[in-house]
Amino acid sequence: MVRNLSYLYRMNAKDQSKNKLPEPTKAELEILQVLWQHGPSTVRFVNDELNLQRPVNYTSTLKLMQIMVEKGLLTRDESSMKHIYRAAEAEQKTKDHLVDKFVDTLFNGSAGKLVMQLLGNQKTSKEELEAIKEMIKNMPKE
Amino acid sequence: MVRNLSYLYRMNAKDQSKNKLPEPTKAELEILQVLWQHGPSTVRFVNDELNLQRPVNYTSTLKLMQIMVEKGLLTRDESSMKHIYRAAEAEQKTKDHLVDKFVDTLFNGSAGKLVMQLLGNQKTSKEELEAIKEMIKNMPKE
DNA sequence: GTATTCGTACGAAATTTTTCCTACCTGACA
DNA sequence: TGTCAGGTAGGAAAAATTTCGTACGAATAC
Repeated sequence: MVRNLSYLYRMNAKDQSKNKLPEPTKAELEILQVLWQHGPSTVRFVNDELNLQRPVNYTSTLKLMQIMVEKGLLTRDESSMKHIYRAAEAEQKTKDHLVDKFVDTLFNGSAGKLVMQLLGNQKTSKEELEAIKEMIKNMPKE
Repeated sequence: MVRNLSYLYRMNAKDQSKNKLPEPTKAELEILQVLWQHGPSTVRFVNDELNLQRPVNYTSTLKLMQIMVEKGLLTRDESSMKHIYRAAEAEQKTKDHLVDKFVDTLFNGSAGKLVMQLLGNQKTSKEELEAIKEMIKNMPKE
């Protein structure tokens, strides 16, 4: 069970009523991506990564990551002066949820339609297509 | 070329600089879904549909749809008193873009990874899985 | 005709998300 | 010691998104 409820301060009304982790916002997702890709990191590192894509002030990133801790999206190790942040929930779990919602929203819950779209999408490279086909072929029969 | 630039009023700074249609927000996406599914509709109809999912005030939906017109996401037929709204861009094009961004954000641009996730996702039913496999099997060789 | 219903317009408030300013603490080092 | 680089904390502002109140016009029912 959840013991420390302080994160409720940072959750919106909808999420509070569900008593579960809120969905990450757009900016929060960017941060999660960095943490997923590189593992537990300092604010400095995350901020540097973000700045490869767009200018962000260091304290903005810091603040956001602090908020994410309050919300329960991240945890942090404060034992050293440079706090180390890590994603609280498994990457897989979070992505499951996000993919699920995405499929619901855009494809009425049909994963097949999404795959169809991916297969037809210009941006999906030949190599990707091959990999996908290979993947399916190798799927367990059941 | 775009002639009427009034929609710029409603675009955020980032989109303005790109001079292209902004991405729909969450609430806007809900509206687009209704229009995609049911074709051109009145505000009343869209609002009723939305209320099947959650309570929304009529004028909220109206306002949002008006804003979407300003942004260029919707067009409307004002010839009758009840205005008829329709999605401005093809469903396909919008979804392409959204799927693309989604894959980028969550899967580093790898459509294959997304498919993999879909295949492993509890929420994807056996029927869906079969349909997906079938789809791939029938893909043109080249 | 007049009241009621149903529509649009639009400003403003409320909420959520994002950014940044200022303060202050700590360790390194000249 | 003093200063400077680099860290955290937190309030507040700014920006973006969402919701709603009020006004008012047009159709419809009685």
